[in-house]
Amino acid sequence: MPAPTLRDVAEAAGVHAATASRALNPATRGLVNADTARRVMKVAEQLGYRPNPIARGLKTAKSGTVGIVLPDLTNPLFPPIVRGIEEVLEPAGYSGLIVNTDNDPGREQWQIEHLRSRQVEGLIVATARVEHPLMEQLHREGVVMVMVNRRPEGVDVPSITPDDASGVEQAVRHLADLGHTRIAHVAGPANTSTGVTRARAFRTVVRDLGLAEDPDLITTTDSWSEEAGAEGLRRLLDAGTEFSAIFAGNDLIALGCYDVFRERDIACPTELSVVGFNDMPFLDKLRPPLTTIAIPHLQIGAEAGRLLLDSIADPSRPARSVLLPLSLVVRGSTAPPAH
Amino acid sequence: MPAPTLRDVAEAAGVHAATASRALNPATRGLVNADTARRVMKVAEQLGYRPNPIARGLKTAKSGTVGIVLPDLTNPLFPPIVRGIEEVLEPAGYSGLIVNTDNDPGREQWQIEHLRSRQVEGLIVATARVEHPLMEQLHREGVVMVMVNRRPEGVDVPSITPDDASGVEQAVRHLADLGHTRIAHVAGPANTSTGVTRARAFRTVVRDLGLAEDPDLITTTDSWSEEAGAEGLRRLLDAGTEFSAIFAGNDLIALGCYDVFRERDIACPTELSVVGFNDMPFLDKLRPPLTTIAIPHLQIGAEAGRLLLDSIADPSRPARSVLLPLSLVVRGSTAPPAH
DNA sequence: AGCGCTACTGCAAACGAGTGCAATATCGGC
DNA sequence: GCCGATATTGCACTCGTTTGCAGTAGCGCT
Repeated sequence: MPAPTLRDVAEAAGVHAATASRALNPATRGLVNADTARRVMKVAEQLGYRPNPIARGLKTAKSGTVGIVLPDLTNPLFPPIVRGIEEVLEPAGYSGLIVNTDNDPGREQWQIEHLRSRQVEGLIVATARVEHPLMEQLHREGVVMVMVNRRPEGVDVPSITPDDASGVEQAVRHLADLGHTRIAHVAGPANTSTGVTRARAFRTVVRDLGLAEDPDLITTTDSWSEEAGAEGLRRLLDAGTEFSAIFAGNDLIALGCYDVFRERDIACPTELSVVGFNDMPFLDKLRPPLTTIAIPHLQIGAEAGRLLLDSIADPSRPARSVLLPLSLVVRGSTAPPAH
Repeated sequence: MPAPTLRDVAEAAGVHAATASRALNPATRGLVNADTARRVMKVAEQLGYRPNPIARGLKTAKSGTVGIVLPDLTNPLFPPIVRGIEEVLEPAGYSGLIVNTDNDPGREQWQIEHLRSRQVEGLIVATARVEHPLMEQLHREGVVMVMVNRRPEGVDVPSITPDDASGVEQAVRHLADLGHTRIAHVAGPANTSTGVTRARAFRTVVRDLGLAEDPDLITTTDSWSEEAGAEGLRRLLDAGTEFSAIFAGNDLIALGCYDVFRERDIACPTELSVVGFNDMPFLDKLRPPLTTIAIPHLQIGAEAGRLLLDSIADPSRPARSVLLPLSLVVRGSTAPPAH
């Protein structure tokens, strides 16, 4: 038997569909007689009536879905964020549609168009590229959205970002406290906002702490990957610059450094200390366990969800931006310098 | 300006909405004059017309969405499967709605109900519990679905499962080839289908290879987690049974063993070898890198997507089940026994 | 010229729910 | 016992698209 419709309920309760509709909707329930409302609700319950969100969406122009735009779900960074998002979306009756862009602008545009044609009511965008003409355009077109992990410059869009600067400071200060003075930085890609933010923060912290400001101590990768990280460290090593510690742009890059350690028989942390960024899962299982900066993924997601819900409820609300604190997790990959 | 509707296109092209509809739908395009069709399509293009899937879904009773039911997206096992699924769903115009059950039957039921009320056309279910009264019921109600990672017993539902038995065989044989004769098994929960399948397979392989068949060599955990794995190994160790190698129910459990190694100062692989199952990401970064059984996650997902699409197209099609081959990945956690 | 046929196109009714407006009942007050 | 106000409820239309049916035009044929 097909799912019962509003009419079925109405008929079974001996009322008109319109009345049933009003009785079932808490917002309009006051318009119908309390007894009738109760009766309708009971019948609906008995029949197992579930309003058809498609039909409802057609009339109300609300789909009850939001789009979640990620570079790649496979990156362990994102699943916890997604769960955080859904934790707040679900009680509000919203569902998230997840799409992966693979950091390809064409694919991103296509996916977002696809989401829009699916009538999503809002977008949570977690892609990290710095240029965002598409975002600006969407914003102008009145698409409500919130950005995660990136503070939009110029555009008046709510965002929720980890406080990268403070994270970088904690990492570098930890190294400095251990006695390191020449600290290298294997930075993430220059076309990602986190990449440049962290590199910039690194430079200012190094200056503030009075450490070595050698530009040769910084190298930039072209992707957030292990291979790229390994190459970065190799470049640094091959250039002959001296340093006793590495601040990696993220954990993946730090893992790339681990590969080079093995490759060149470098002892970590005795010869070279390294600290990562993100606190991916299972970092504590490495040898040595990686010291890193922990990001409150779940809260990021939850906060993003809340911001989006707010924006949907009142699109004209001024953009609020949240900066989430990070924390240093000291494990085994950092130690005082050798000599 | 609001998104252009079919009527807008029709009007601009000087035809009736019905004609425009037919012209835009490849399946019915043959019914309209080729010139008219071309004209309509051009106008649609110019106006940037996007059919509203909500309205379409209302009429056709097809939502273009399928539900993906997972225990927990955060488990690194699942994202690649999801990507595999979407790889085949996307070109077919379908989107996936992902929900997490956290292995809680109540939550699972609630989530599935939610998905159904959202009019999903099918379900891909990747939860691993053995009892499945809910699945049976859904199947009876005509919900089309495919199961991943679990072969439904009794129920006539398509499924796609990794060939656990062959994986277990490869793992144990590898250990036996190295010279181990007393191999322990830290098995996954008895209420999960993979847990019991692998334990059963372990027992038969042990017998087939003529290894020690001591029931004390097998312990069962109550969840697929590191803590549970650690507890399992501790139980084994504390019981005083002798063994030189461990076959872990999955990688997480193997990681739990690593924790115990550190805790009790056991050298791996010299004192104790261990092999995992699943080939989670970053296992090669561990010390020692974990020997494990690799699962073709992406293919699993893709195959599941295909099966579901097939079932949607023809619900009466007999259930097909696919068994995907696994492969052994030898890394550093296995070696010949000490003495 | 008239017939039937095909090829096209328009009409209108759905799909399931929401909602402004009108209609009906109910009640209090005099 | 009548008037107006108020509380309920029903009617009918709408959202954007699809689709069975009917209508129209044009064509070939005799």
